[in-house]
Amino acid sequence: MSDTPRQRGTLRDRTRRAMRDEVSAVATRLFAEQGCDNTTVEQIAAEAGLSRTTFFRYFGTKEDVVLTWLEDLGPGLAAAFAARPAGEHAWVSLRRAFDVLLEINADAPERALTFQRMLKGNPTMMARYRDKQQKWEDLLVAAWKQPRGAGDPVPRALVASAIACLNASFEAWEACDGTVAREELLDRAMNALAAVGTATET
Amino acid sequence: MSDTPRQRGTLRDRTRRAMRDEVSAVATRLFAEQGCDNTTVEQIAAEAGLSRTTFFRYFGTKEDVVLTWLEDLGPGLAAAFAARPAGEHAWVSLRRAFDVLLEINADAPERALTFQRMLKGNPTMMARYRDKQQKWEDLLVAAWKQPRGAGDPVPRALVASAIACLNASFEAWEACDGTVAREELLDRAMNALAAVGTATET
DNA sequence: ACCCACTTTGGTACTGAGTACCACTTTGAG
DNA sequence: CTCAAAGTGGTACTCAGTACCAAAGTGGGT
Repeated sequence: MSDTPRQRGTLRDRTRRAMRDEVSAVATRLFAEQGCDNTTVEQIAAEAGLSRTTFFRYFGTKEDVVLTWLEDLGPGLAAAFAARPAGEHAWVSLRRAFDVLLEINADAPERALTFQRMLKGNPTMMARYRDKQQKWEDLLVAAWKQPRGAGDPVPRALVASAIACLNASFEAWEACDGTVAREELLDRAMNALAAVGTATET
Repeated sequence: MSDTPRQRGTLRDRTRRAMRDEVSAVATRLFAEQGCDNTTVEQIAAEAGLSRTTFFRYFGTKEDVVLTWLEDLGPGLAAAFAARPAGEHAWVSLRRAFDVLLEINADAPERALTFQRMLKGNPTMMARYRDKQQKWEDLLVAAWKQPRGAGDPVPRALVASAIACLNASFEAWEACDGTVAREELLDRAMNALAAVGTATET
């Protein structure tokens, strides 16, 4: 009658998570201090008190150390999307699902800005970031209400476009140094797409 | 009175281009035969008759050897977009600009399918592919008709969404083994976005 | 024909990410 | 306490990408 699942998974899971968080914190600091390119895995490992080998057991790549949390957001995002009412248009459902993301760091815009700038400043990091979003995309497409055939481009088109709007809004947010709310910018972006039909059909 | 520009740039440019094409052909063959991961730059260079060093002078990365032509498409794409009538809605302009891309390999669908599958089969390749499309995105945003401020997410949202639709249509096209025309699939994807407004406003 | 500056090329050596494999230690269950 | 499983660290390796240098080729001017 082991009550291991009493407190968020087994003890190993919890220590593992704690380890990850700590290494992430160390890496974030180092990246900020001296740039991502100038920071080696060796250095992160040394500073965090583990071996290079073990580092790669926790994180698949060097960049993952500050991006894994994004990947972890995927399931929650897909769940939020799936939980929207069946009759609602997918575009609206996607917009509402993104509320989950907008809550993150809502109270610490400075951190979000720093993160955003780190992404833009490093091509490799940016590429990994897009990898994570690709996984979001796959999850969201899989969570599509009435599944259509694989030959139908529409679900993927809508999901990927929504994510594109999300990124555009983030970029605009960073460009104006966070002076305009992210919700506002995302609404503007996604509404601009929604307005296409009404504009071209007249 | 050197008539160097008589025939598409200087002689050096032409030889350089010829070199690139040949190395690309060799690499494409090797990638197809034994997979991208199992092919080293050393091997490509040896097979193509140049040194590893010189290879990296022609192509920034190993993957570039089969992706550079995509990057080269960027300016033409942006030009096609900029050439659309000023009054036309950007969404339509983007759709029409993409005709430039759909013409490519239109007569050799088999090659396009092979290329598509190679992309999907290799994460690194896929990442580089997205890099190229990011450059398309930047060029298209820069070619935007009446430039808006950097804090406006709309241009980037529309451009990135259009590219997302393009990719979705390519994926669907690959999923159905090219049995449905790419134009058809792209129209379906982009019209689905355009239909959002009319659907949600009722 | 020769010379000269410029470009291209190949070779060597290096850094650093990521992988494979090994022996050693720790952990938890019975 | 025992044992098997999981976690850890060390070593060695491959390979992409970069830096640098010396040799060869190229084209124009005299």
